[in-house]
Amino acid sequence: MESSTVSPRAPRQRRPAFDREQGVEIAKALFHARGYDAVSIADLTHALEINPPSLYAAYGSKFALFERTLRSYRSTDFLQIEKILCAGRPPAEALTDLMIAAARHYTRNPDKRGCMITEALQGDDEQACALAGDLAREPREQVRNYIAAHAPKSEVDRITDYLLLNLRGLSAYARLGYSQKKLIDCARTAGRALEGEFGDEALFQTK
Amino acid sequence: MESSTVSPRAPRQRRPAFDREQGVEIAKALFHARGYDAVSIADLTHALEINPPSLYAAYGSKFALFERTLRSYRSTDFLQIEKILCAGRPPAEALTDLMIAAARHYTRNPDKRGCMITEALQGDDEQACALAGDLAREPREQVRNYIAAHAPKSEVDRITDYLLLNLRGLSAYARLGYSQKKLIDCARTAGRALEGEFGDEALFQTK
DNA sequence: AGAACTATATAGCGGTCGCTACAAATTGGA
DNA sequence: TCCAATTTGTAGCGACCGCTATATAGTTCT
Repeated sequence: MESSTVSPRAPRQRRPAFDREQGVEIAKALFHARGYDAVSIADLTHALEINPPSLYAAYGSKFALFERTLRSYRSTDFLQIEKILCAGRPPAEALTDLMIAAARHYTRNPDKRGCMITEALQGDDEQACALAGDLAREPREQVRNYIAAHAPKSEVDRITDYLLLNLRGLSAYARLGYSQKKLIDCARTAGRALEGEFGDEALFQTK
Repeated sequence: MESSTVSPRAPRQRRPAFDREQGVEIAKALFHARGYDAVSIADLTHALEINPPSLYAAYGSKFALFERTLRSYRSTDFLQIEKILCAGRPPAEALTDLMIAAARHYTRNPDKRGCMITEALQGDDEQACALAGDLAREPREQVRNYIAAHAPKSEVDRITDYLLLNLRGLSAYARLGYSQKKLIDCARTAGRALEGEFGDEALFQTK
């Protein structure tokens, strides 16, 4: 990469006929809409308007391309949890807002319903599942840590599970075509269960 | 076809080498564990210890066999909603119990995690999805009707959606390997959101 | 026994899967 | 200009998919 000194002979480089990063975006849309298993190499090469060898030269394998798209999704399309779970407001409110934000996010684009990572967790391909599991770890811990900072130790797991389970449900129902309004109503209703869970805040705020 | 009229002549029948209904049970286990898409004809014939022509003679097609298994699941393995949502008890309690029962049900057998119908709703095969959608309609209406009998008309859809969404989440998390205890905790927590939804019961009990 | 019929097993259909060998086409540098 | 490097398109690999034609083995009747 850095050996562009003239002496050891600069490697010939040729402008590719297609933009690799744009290809990732197109593939991301496909994978998001239909899932890893249901998207074939033929689908991808057709969408990217290239032939299979070019795809493999550019990305290595179907899974490698999927990994790129999923990591890209994680870093640019994913819910920004830390911006919603900021300090200085009632935890039940913040967590409810998180679910509402998810409901909004999962229905924003009709072609990109649900959470790409969440859905990939339950596909048929082992590699893809494992990858999704890895990428889900960090946001899950973010939620858990936030809850741990505001709830009694004995209740942290339960509340976290409940919240993540509802996010899973929101993603699934988004994919089934439920309207944004309905999902937001669900999120708000789910938030009701959190009232009373964070009674004595001062006890847990400081770790 | 019908010109074999020697006389009424009873058709020759031969005992099949394998029990068709037992075959449905074995197939049901496979489909439940891995889903419609991930189970191949080879998997089925191997499990049933028969060859493909026998399978097709007995059941017609992969989808037809799946339909048998799913209908069997619906009638014998499905949550008995009407037994849980019986009259004469606080609706919030009954609905919470429904979710708890689902949590138990979805984790009873490690090889049959989650709800087979719910999971089939989100597979890649169109036919299988449509079938699951059909089979999901009746139980969904059961829940909805129960809620409609106890909640203000304007809130029925929201409460129903919330409840079904949590059932979806429970099924998904059951498949991910969450323990029965964790799921029951989630169900109980989800039930908290229902408190206060059914304030003035007398108004809606009689339609 | 022999005829009539059914279930079985072998083998393989056309199609798609993810992926790649290979050679022609295209581009850069000397 | 000519070589070298690299990408492209063609064509097809072996494996698997759902499914079936066909012939054999097996059963039940007359």
